[in-house]
Amino acid sequence: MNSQPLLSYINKIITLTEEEETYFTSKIVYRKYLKGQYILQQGDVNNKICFIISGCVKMFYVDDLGQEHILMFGVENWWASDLGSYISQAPSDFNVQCIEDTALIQVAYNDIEDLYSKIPKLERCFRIIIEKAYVASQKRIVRNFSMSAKDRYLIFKENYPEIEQRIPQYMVASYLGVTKEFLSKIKSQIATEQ
Amino acid sequence: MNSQPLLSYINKIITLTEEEETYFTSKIVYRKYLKGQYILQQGDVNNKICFIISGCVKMFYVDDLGQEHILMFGVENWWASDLGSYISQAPSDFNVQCIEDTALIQVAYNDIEDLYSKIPKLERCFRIIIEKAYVASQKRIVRNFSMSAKDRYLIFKENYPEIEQRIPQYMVASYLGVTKEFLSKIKSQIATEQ
DNA sequence: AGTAAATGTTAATCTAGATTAACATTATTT
DNA sequence: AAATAATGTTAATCTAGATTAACATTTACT
Repeated sequence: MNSQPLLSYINKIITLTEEEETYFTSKIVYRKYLKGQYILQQGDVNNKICFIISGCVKMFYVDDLGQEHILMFGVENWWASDLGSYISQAPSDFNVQCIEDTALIQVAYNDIEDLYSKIPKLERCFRIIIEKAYVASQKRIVRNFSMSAKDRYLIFKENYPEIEQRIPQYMVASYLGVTKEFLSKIKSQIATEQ
Repeated sequence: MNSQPLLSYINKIITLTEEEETYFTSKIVYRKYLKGQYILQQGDVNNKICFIISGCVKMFYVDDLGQEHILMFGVENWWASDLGSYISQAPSDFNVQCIEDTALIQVAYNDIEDLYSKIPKLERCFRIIIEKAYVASQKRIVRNFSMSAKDRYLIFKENYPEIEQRIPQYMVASYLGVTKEFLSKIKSQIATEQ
C-alpha cells in the first residue's frame, strides 16, 4: 500500500519520527472506489477521513427542490470528506461521490483519538488542516457575495486549471452557483472578448 | 477582571483543573472598546483572539467598489476575531468593528503556543472551536446557494432573534447579501402575509 | 456501426434582486 | 427646540442570471 502521499502531506505541517510514521501507517486503510460510488451520503456520520491518492470526487448537497449544489471538488493530495461531520461526528449535510475511479487512504474516527494520544502532534496537524479549510470557506463566502458569476468563473479557472479539464461543465456551473446555460453564455462571452 | 464567562465557555468543551484555570487566567487581558472602534483591520495580522464579555461587533469585508459585506456579528460569549488570521498569522481579509461599546478578553498569539504546551487540552479546545466555525461557514455557503433572500432572512431571525433587535436593519441586509431597500421590501411582504 | 444517454449550446422570455431617487422617521448633537 | 446625521420606506426602472425549450455534439453501450 502506498501511504507516501499522505505522509509527505502531513510532514509539510508537522514532523513525524520514523516510529510515529510506522504507527500512523498501521492505522490507515487503502481503498478503491469506482466512478459513481459514494464515499459519504447526506445524513450519515462521516466516520472515516479520506485522503485522495488518485481520482476525483465532488462534495455536494441536494436541496429541497432536488437541485444539486457542489461545495468542492477533490483530487490527488486533497481531503475527500466532510471534515465537519468527521470531527464533530454529527450527520453530514453533504454527499461525497466519485466522478472518476478513485483510490484513497482512510483513517477511521475510532482510531483518531488513539492516534492523537500516541502522537499528540497530530492533534495540531488536524487543527491546522481544519483552519485552512475554514479560511478557504470564508473566502468562498466573500467571493459569492461580492463577485459576478463571470469573475468567479475566472478565479476558478485560475485556481484549479487542472480540475476544469477533468469534470463536465455542468458541474463547474453547479460549483459556481449558476445554471449550465448561463456558464455556457459566460464562456462564449469570454471567447468573443479576445 | 471577570474571566468567568470565558472559563465557563471553555469548560463546556474541555475540563480545566483549578491550577490550569489560574495559569490560563494569568495570560489573558481584559479590554474595553468604544462603539465605532476597530478591533482588527483588513490587511493586519490578527495577533489577539477576542472573546466578548459584553457588547456587539461586526466582522466585514470591503470590496473593490467600496461596498461593505458583513460576514458575522458577535455578541456576549462569542469570538470577535478573524480566527483564520489568528491561527495562521496571515493578514486578515476582514475588519472587526464595535457596533456597541464592547468589553472583551484577549489572548495574545505570542502566549497561545505557551498555553498549548502548558495545557495541551487547549490545543484540542481550539481545534473544536475552529471546527464549529468551519461547519457554520459551510452551512452559510449552502444557504446562500440554495435559498431566497426572504428565506435567509427568516432563518436569521430564527437563529439570532436577540441580535436583530440590537443592530440597524441595513447591517442585517449586508449580512444577508441584499440591499437595505430589498430587505425593506421583504419585511413589508412578510407583514402583509399574516 | 448504430443507438441511447450524457453533455453542451443558443435564443426567447421571465424574475429576484439592484439601482436610483425622493421622501419619512428616528437619533444625536448643539 | 432646532438642526443634522443616521436610518428606514416606497416606487420606477434596470439587469444578472434563471427557466424553458429546441437542437447539437460527444461519449458510452449493445
